[in-house]
Formats: sequence, C-alpha cells, structure tokens
Amino acid sequence: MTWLGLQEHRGWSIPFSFITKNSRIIVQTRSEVDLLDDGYKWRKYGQKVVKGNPYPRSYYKCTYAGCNVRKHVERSSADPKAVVTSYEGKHNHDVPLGRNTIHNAAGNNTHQLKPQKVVARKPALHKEMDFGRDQLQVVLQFKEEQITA
DNA sequence: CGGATTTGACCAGCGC
DNA sequence: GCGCTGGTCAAATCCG
Repeated sequence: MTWLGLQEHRGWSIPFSFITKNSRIIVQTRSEVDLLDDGYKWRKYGQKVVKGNPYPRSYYKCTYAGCNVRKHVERSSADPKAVVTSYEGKHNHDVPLGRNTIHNAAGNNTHQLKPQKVVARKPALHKEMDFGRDQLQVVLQFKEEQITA
C-alpha cells in the first residue's frame, strides 16, 4: 500500500530481546496509518470490528517461514490517531532488511532519522488489565506529532 | 506470475 | 439453549 508517513515511523527500538514465546508487547503509537513498518513483512489475515471501538482491528502475521509472530493493530476509540500495535511471539529469523536497515539492539538509540521519544512503561497505568504473570507487558509510547502533512 | 490484500463465512468460547 | 464476540481461515481479486 502507500506508506504515507512511514519514514517517521522508522527507527523503532522494540526490545525484542526481552520477548520470549509467551511475551506480548503493546506499542502505542500516534500515527495516521495502521501499517507501521517495523522492518518485518506482515501479511494481513483478518480484520474484525470489536465492540467498543468504532474502528476495525487488523490481524497480521509474519510472512517469514517458521516465524509465527502475530501482530494486532487496533485504533483507539477516543483518539483516531492513536494506534495500538500488539506483538505476540518472537521472530526466529533476522529482519529481512530492505526497509529500515536499523536493527538496533534492546537499547533505544534512535538518533539516525528523527529524535523519537520512546518511553517504556510498566504495566502500572493499566490497572484494569489483568495480565498473567507469565506475560510480560511492555508498553512503548511513541511521541509523534508531525506526521504527513 | 507471484505475492499480497480483501471480504465473508465458519468456528469456538463465554455469558445470560 | 441461544446469542454475541472474537479469532482464524479461505477463496477471489488486484497490483507490481
């Protein structure tokens, strides 16, 4: 599709190093596009409209052979600009570069394109969310303001 | 031609 | 038992 302002989205520093088989990462991003290219190739396999959200939720899967990583993209009912991307599983392959050659480690040193502020938070603000102790919840908040004019 | 995306239908689980 | 929601798969279609 069309990558409206994807260049702004590059440089994701998702600490996949912490991810295990039973880990889940929820990335909260502010962008106009749902397709946040994190370096991997995703194949959309479904879309459903969940109750409570006027926006449809998209389901993606890593197209790599053997890589069964799933990704859920959901918009915020309140903020159409708020996109919640949930990653499930870990990639057992290297990122098929060609998109963003930036594959920084767990550290978030994204001072290449634009100074994005990545704030990792603990599951403290989500008192409602009752996660199992087996799942590691990491919420990254990307502060992006000027996206595609 | 290959790959990817789309929409609909089907199925399972849970609640009432 | 029925209804509803959520989730996944599949076939068809379109684009590059």
